[in-house]
Amino acid sequence: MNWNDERVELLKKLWSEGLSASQIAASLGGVSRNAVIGKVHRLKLSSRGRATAAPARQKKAPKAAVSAGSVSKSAGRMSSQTRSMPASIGATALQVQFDTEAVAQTYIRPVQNNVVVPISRRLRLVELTERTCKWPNGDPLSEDFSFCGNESAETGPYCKYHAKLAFQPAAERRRNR
DNA sequence: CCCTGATTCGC
DNA sequence: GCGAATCAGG
Repeated sequence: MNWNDERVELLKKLWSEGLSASQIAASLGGVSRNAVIGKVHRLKLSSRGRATAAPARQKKAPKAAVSAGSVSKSAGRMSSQTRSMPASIGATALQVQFDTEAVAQTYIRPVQNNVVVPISRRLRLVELTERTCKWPNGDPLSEDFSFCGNESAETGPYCKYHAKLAFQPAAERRRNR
């Protein structure tokens, strides 16, 4: 993916609107959040408001080049992250409305069948990750549409609560119907 | 652990 | 110029 004017423009727009690098990366598609951040820096349009304070970045430990040595991986805390964003979302023709105000809001639904419905994070499609609940709220065609976005688990695409709704036992489903 | 942005540096 | 790896902080 290369940075044509269109993509750069969108990048600038989203960045100025306060979206996070990962969100922008997801929106653009085909790039990592690092790529976005790197681009942002090169464009010299860094700080916007205050995301993460920029105290005073200091040098980092030089990375020892491994050529013929027998340096082994440290047994330390280098966490292994198998990160991977959606990578391919059909956002090409999708005109997403960026209502920054409404994005991070949460709301509470009273009850449903005597059970409290968890607070939804109301995430947009591009904000879903491998471990956010993908239970849809509302009409996908509506501006109001959102995803639950809570936990998720390695056991499935939904949070604990929605998993129960989704994978309801046949017997119980029949009864509730 | 999840996430954020910031920086470095090999390509 | 690009962006993965890394760092630092919440």
